[in-house]
Amino acid sequence: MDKSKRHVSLKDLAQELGVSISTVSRALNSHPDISPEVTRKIQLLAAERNYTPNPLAMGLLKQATRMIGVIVPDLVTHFYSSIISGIEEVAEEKGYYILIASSNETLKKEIISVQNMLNTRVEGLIVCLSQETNNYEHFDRLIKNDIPLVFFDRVCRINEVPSVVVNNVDAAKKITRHFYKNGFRRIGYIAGPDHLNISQERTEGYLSGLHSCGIEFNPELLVQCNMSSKDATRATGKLLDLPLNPDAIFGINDTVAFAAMKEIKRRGLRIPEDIALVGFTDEFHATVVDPQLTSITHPTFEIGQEAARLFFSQIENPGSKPLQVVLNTKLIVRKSSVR
Amino acid sequence: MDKSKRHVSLKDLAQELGVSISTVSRALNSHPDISPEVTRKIQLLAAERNYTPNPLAMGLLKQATRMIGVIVPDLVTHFYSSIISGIEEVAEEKGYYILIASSNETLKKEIISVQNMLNTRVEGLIVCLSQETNNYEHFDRLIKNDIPLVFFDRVCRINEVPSVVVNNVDAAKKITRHFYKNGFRRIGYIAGPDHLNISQERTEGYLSGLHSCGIEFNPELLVQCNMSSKDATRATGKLLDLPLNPDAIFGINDTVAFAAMKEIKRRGLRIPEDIALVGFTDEFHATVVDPQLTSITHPTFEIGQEAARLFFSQIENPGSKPLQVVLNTKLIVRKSSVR
DNA sequence: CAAAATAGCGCAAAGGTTTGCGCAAAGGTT
DNA sequence: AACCTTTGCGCAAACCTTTGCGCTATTTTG
Repeated sequence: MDKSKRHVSLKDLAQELGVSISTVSRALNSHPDISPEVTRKIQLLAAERNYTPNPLAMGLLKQATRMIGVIVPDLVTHFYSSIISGIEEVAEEKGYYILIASSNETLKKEIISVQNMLNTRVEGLIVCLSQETNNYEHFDRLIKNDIPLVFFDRVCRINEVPSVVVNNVDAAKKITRHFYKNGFRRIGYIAGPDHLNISQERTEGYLSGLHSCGIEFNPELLVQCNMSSKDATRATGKLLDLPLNPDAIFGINDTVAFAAMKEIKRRGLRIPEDIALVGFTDEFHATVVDPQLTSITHPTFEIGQEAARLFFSQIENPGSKPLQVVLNTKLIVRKSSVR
Repeated sequence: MDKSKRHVSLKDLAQELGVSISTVSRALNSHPDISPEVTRKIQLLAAERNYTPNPLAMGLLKQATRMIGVIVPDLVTHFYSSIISGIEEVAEEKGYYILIASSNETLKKEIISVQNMLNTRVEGLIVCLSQETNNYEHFDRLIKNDIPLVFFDRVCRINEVPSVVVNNVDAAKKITRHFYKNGFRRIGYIAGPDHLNISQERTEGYLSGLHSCGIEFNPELLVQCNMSSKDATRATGKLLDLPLNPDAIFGINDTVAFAAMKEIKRRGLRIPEDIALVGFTDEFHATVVDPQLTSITHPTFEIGQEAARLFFSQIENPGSKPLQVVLNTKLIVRKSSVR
């Protein structure tokens, strides 16, 4: 079949009926200028021929592609795919499509993706920063040009860009206090890189939690990692190798928590008998591991929904003040942290 | 900033330099008709102004959007998101973008998504059928119009549409024989709906495996479910409720295997001591559960890559015979099935 | 009954790009 | 000197849609 004839155009309909293109266009939009009989005839034929407007032509005309670019650190963890689901749900309601790219946790690919997305003429971007991202210039061009932008989870430029985050400080504090209440005193924490807001905030919550329990902060018990599985394993090892090793560990996110769990088990230690463990994860994973993991659950689907809503509020009221939506997390206590 | 001026066009460059649009276009494509000085001047300005061709205009002209529609049953399982990653990798190399939609395992949404994608003028579709899909008419229009189409995992119309699958029969047979070799005799199987190729093939492998071990098939030990977590839990219960309940269970996929694991544990039975369990999963999940799950691992990333390659081979040689790529799976023995 | 209003439709531009063709000026050939 | 070939660039069409404006009949108005 002829490639150019896969889709019928207004022109095709117009020729078949011997009217002009504009008449067909108006008829399909029920414009009052067109007589009822002509309108009916045209609409009938359009339905029969399965006509749908060409979005490329519309995009050119309206300068609007109805596409949102979404950039996530990776596609394969439940955390991000669930958030994407949330974004998609809201986008679909509005008749928008989403274009997805993965930065693979690298700054380089993030920059390229931003550029690619702009070249594709997305109307705006919803982004979670890569773990490497400590420089935000590639977003400044968007900000300057008023191209809608929303950050979620790992954010920056929060005075200029709407964002959705969770109450990290409070959550980390809750974890620390939970450990304390269950009798744990040497509480280790596996943090992420300093330039990420989530890492900073959770560290802050950890320290504040210790303080409120009257525990003095021991720097040996705070180790950093780049949040990869491998480096998290190393960091866990570092904690376990301490002469006075922790009796509880709290990992900054899913990947870290699972890596820690594996490493603890590998060394023949039992959870929670020898070491308690708490993660910062979303619902699904925590219940599938053994022992089930006490964790701060992220409302991932909702994060996606909120991000999309912030996006559309920018489209609808350009120039409004950047909002920051803070969602609540919950500490769900399971076996891994209770003796 | 003026919305229409977010991107510079050939026209803008042409006006600024006092030449025609066609000259600018040719210069940027290094057409020999344009003198070296003019070409240089134009290319310099284009670079400075950050010019990139408008894909909408190109799409209109070339009738090619460089977009692939991908429809998966869901977005949030590792299986599909990992496959999508594979598709994306290959697509990116070719300068294509992917548009993702989820059928949420329903036929209705699958039909809508196909229609939406076509309306968006994707160049073709890569699809995994929903678990409900037992009617394939919505794909016939694509086939008739030679719109590139590829199925993966759950496939249909295999004589007309290229597809990538795994060696399901063989894999299921291996599982059955593995159970036998480890001393299990009452081998249960939780199957999926009959209309899905993967379910049929794995059932065939199961039966063939039993036969080759000299075990007589006991229909009570084969239960069906719709592959949802909930229904898989029910199906597991049905097996466990049998007067002579199985000493080993094999679940048709990730979701089913994990649901079975949870239900077995919930009833206070031990894996593998009381019941052995084997799943059909991809790598990641199997190692995170406890006990680690013996399973057939899917080369998910590779499935995505192959699907994308089949897609592009259709774009490049339209009308060629539909190929079926069969990828190999491996039985990875872990604790859940060895006493 | 002439003038004005209205109904019903088409022309053309706009949005951005590529490309066949035309056209002018410059150079080259007899 | 008269012609032909190049060189170097512009015009306009095509892809598809919407929409302001203009046009022609018909109908209404005074």
